[in-house]
Order: sequence, then C-alpha cells, then structure tokens
Amino acid sequence: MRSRKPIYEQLVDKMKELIMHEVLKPDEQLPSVRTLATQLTINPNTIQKAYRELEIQGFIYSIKGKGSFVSLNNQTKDIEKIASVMKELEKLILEALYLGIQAGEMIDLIHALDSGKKGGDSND
Amino acid sequence: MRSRKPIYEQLVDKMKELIMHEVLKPDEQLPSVRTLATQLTINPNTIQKAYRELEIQGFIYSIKGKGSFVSLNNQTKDIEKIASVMKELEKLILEALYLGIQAGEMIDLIHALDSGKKGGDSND
DNA sequence: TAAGTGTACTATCATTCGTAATACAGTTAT
DNA sequence: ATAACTGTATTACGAATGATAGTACACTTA
Repeated sequence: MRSRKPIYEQLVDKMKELIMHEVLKPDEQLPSVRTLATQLTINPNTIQKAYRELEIQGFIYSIKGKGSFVSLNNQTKDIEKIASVMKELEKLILEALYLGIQAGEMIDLIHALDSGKKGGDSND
Repeated sequence: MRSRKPIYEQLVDKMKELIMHEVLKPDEQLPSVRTLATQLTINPNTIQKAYRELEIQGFIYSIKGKGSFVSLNNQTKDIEKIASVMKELEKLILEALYLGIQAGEMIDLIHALDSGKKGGDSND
C-alpha cells in the first residue's frame, strides 16, 4: 500500500527539507546508499533513485567511490527550475485565494520563512 | 507516453484554473462526461474520474440525470483543504527562498493575483 | 418511451513503483 | 595487489496505478 506518494519521492522531499533547513550542512556527507537502505529497511535501489533525483535538482552531488554530499547552493542560477517553481507558486497562491485565504496571511508566512532563513534558527 | 502526469489530473488542473479564473462561471453546466470524452478523444471513464475528483475538491457538483455544474464556492469552509494548501505553500515558499527568489517578488505576485481577483479581469 | 445525463462495475493492457540480485567503476587503506 | 568501502547500471519480477473498453443501472427531461 503506497501512501499515494512513492517512497523515493518522500525521501527526496525529506532530504530537501533537511538541506533547506540546514540540518544537513553544505559539503556534509550523506549516508551511503547501502547504509541508509539498511537503516530505513528499504531497497538500495530506491535510495539510489532518490539520490539521483536530488542530484538532478541540485541539492546534492555524488562522487563515485567517495560518497554523496550536500551542495553548497544557496543561490541557484538554474533559470528553468526557478521558472518552474514560480509557476507552481502562482497556481498555489491562486488556489489559496480562491479558498478564501487572505493575501496578508500568505505574506506573513513569507516574512516568517524569510527572516527565519536569514536571522538563524529560532524555531521549527 | 504519459507526460509524467495522468490525463485525469491534467484535466482536473485545467478545470480548476478555468473555474478560478472565472472562465467557467458558477452554476454553469459543464460538458457531459460522454461529450467531453468525444471532444478530447479520451475515454469517458477518464473524464468521470476527473469530474469525481473535482467534486471531492469542491469545485463542481454533479446531479444524476442532469449534469455537472460549477460550484458557487468563493469562500470554502473546508478546513482540511485549507490546511493542506497552506502546508504546500510553506514548502514551496521555502524552496523558492532557497533558490534565491526574493520575498518581495513573491509578495508582488500575491498582490497581483489578489487584485486581479477582486477588481475584475483586466488582463490575462 | 426515448434520449440525454451521472454512476458503477468488470476486464484488459501498459506503465510505474519497489524489490532483488548481480555486476561494474572509482576511492581509500592496508 | 587486495580488501572494503563508495556510487552506478542492468535485468527481472510482482504489485499497484493509469487508461481504455464494454456494459449496465439510475435519474431527468421531453
């Protein structure tokens, strides 16, 4: 029974969160494919698929024989990805407004996340 | 070759956009399952699946024997859905900030979409 | 009654997800 | 060179999902 979202995708989301929240620091080495597979009791191939996706999205980089590491990216130049995220954002904001969510509420959310990113980790 | 997103989901997204942009007005009748299936050259079951999803999400309502119609919703009370959208929004905003997108840019986007919703359709 | 509507069900096929086993390639330490 | 670790690639299989297809039922309207 898949919880409607593939395991490898869940893993990608989780890792992205950890990286963006700086729980995983730049250049920090990630658990190896086989190690993590053992820890999570899932197949190494599933981990590898997640890692590959994370690498494509620019969140990690892998070196054969050495391991996988968190990217240094803080300011990406990937124009395609930025455009894609902005488009998603527009869709979601429109839906939120349609649902009756106030613009101010969303703006507050942005400010909270933005200051939390600059000022440091005060809360979670 | 599926463009990585199911047809019925693409259809749901498309209809949601049309409804939110008020191209499809409240209480307006939608094409019947079979009619739309013929027009789009896809299976009636696929249309029905999309319509069912749209009904679950509160965008349309269907009456057996009569047809499917656009909901009047402008201010939903569906707390679960609002919470879900807010959570998605938070994830996406965080990723946008991580990519280097400025908070002000997102706020501008919100204002643009919000005024476009209240003031009427000046542009598209 | 007839023709339109939504809805439900079963069957079939292709694709994807996840697992499994195996192999290859590169790094590091011995 | 060897051993033990890393990432990567390939193939195979079973289960779940997406989409098609056909059929049937229930309701509304003329």
